[in-house]
Amino acid sequence: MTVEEAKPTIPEDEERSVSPNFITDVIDEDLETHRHQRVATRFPPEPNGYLHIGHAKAICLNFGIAQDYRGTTNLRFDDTNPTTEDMRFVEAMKDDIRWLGFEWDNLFFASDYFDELYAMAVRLIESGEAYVDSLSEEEIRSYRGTVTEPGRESPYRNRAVAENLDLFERMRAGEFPAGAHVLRAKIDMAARNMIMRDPVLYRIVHAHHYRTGDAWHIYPLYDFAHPLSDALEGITHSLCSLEFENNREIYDWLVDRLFEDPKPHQYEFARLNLDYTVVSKRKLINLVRADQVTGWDDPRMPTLAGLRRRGVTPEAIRSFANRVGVTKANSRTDIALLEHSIRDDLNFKAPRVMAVVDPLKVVLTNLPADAPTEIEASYWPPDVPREGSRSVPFGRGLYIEQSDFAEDPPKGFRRLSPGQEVRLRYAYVIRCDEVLKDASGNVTELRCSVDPDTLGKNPEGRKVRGTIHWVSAERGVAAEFRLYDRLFRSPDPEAGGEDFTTQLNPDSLTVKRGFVEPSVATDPPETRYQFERQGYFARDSVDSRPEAPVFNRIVTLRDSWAKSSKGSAVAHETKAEPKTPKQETAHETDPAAALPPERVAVFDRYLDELGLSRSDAALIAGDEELSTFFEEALKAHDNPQGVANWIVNELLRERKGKAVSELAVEATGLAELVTLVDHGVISSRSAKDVFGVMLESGRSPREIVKEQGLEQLSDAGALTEVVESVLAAHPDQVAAYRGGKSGLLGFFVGQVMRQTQGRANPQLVRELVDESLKGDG
RNA sequence: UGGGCCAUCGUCUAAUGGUAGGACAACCGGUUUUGGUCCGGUCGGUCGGGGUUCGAAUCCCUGUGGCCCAGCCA
Repeated sequence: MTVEEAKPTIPEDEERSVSPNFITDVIDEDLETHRHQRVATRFPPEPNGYLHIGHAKAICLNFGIAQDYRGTTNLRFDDTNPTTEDMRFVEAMKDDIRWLGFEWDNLFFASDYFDELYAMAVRLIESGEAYVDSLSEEEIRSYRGTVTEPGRESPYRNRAVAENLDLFERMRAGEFPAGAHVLRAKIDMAARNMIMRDPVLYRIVHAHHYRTGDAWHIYPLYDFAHPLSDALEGITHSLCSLEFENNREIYDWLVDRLFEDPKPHQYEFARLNLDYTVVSKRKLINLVRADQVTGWDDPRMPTLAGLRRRGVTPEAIRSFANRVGVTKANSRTDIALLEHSIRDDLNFKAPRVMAVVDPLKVVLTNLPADAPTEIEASYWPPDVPREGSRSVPFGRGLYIEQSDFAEDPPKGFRRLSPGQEVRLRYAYVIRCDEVLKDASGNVTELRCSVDPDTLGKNPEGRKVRGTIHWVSAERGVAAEFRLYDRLFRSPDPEAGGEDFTTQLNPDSLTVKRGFVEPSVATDPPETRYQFERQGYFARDSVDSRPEAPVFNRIVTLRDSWAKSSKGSAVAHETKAEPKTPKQETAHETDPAAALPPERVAVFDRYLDELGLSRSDAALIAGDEELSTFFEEALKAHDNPQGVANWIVNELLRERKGKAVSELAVEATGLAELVTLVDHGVISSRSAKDVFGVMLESGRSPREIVKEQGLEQLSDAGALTEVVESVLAAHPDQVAAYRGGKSGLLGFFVGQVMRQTQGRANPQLVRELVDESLKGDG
């Protein structure tokens, strides 16, 4: 039997488990260009807490991508800080990841690499790119400067290599107290990116490490250990959250110095934020420590352990993770999306059974002697294609939900009220004849009569408005129901600074005692149900007892009645505040205002003599390089604004962070290109393509045009043919256009441009399309 | 304040210079022995100002707003 070799394939969209996003786009390109031959990701948690729903997004992304591309994913515990980390979190995290449905290809710890990491640090010292600094922590801080001022170099920065080597080795051996020395990269104390101001690579920590014991007295920092661990493992795409964007520079700096191609690259995406909750390990730790919740697995917690105990399925979480998408924009996801994912999954998984959470006694006064004492009821509604049923005990005494009776029903109430009829699910239609009350006027019992002819069929001549659920009073099983609501009452609990606990929702847990039908009494923990008309519930894995079952409400059912009647226990009181009106202050700042004095004359000349627009004149005049290029080009083609347009709009884009001289395009080349456009030799569309080729090859535009046959097509006869064929190929769009969807004009022009490889004269095409569409309408 | 990143329906997200689309939410209706599900429909958006282009959400300039960076945390 041959094992199929795992080879990277770019998956079709419909076979992806991770919907396409900017990262998979990068991967596709890396595979296509053979920058990488395979895909390797990793999930690198620090074992200092529990995994939460935010991690789930990262897990689904990393593992999902590996799955989709037949790649690999490593689980790597980032155990570089022995003072905050704990082995018990390692096991919990492994459990949670497996529960979520993923299995790693390799299990690693950053500490596995301590020897190699140390060796690499030594190499850096030897090459003069790292040094031992003996400044104190405070001194290092003050030497670093601020975001606006450059830092100062440490007096220890130019220690001899041999001395650095010696000191570093003795740091490792434990000869120095914590804080006496650190190892730093020698980069640039004036770097605008603060992280590059000689970042600390190693610090002395005299702590027992749960894996390496007392072998080490120095530990690498994240910025050092993480990129190098990635490289060591052959990771291709290292995905992390946005706050590490600034760290990418040190990531590349290290990998470039210590590794050969193919090197790993870091890509950052926005972490998940969820309405009405906190997704930050530190804040979750606070809740646990302050006993605001019962533990990491409190069903109200957004931890995977909490979600799991609550009864949420891993499939629902994966589906949710996929729905939220992967982008670089900070966002806050509506909790309704999570709830939808949960319901969507459970609708097909959770058998329907009956439970009464808030019981109200009902006595059926005229139950016929031949009425069934057991009713066979399907676990599934007709629209769920699954089989199975159970027997539900039925009799004279029942419990119904208090909220299903109203002595004085509001408009639109489709439940029980005095004199009114309602159907008992799977059983008879009943009428409320009498309402019994206690001394203080509370309803204690209902006396109802059944219509004996309504078992399994509808009454004749009248419509019964509603159906309610029930449990046998004699044979129902007493149970506890834990109804959860959002943990915080504010959509963004972290917004108000540190005291996010003041935003805790006091009603996040409501405990109710009621009854369930006996069929569920002995089910195992974590069994999920839909308690009809109420929501999805799961048997609690910790507190439930066979004789005293406990059920956690996973999520309510959608309830359009509660919404319209505002009868909901869950008050959606904090609807998004009205948006602060956008400032429409568009104060015109003069583009010439910031010009250095010595450039003002140039600006004036561009403005007055060459007739450039103010902003273009200022832009080019203010940049000597651009200015030189501009004037050079002008010598070859005397169309100042035309050349300026190309410089400002196209050249500037390509220059980004580079010097103009690094670009393959020369001033004369650009001038020639503009000439071609001005003389109508090529379309402006083709000109951009030509410009692209120039950028890559530095060749003359005329040559490129000739070689690729890009001369503009301006022959109306020939173009009309193309136009007609395009219109004929898109009858629906033609109809829509005639129906008033004028935006389609661009679509037609675009199609013609495509068919002519961009050579058609677009103005002419536009006219022809317009004419043609008008003509035979 | 220097640097980095970001900005599309209420929310999340597509559109890679050529029809602004989907999902969630909301609203209306149909089906229904769950006020569930399902089905149909409605509502609703390119942050402001300039520019380039036949054509701009997309490219350029500028303004505004948000997030990240001054740990020997990650």
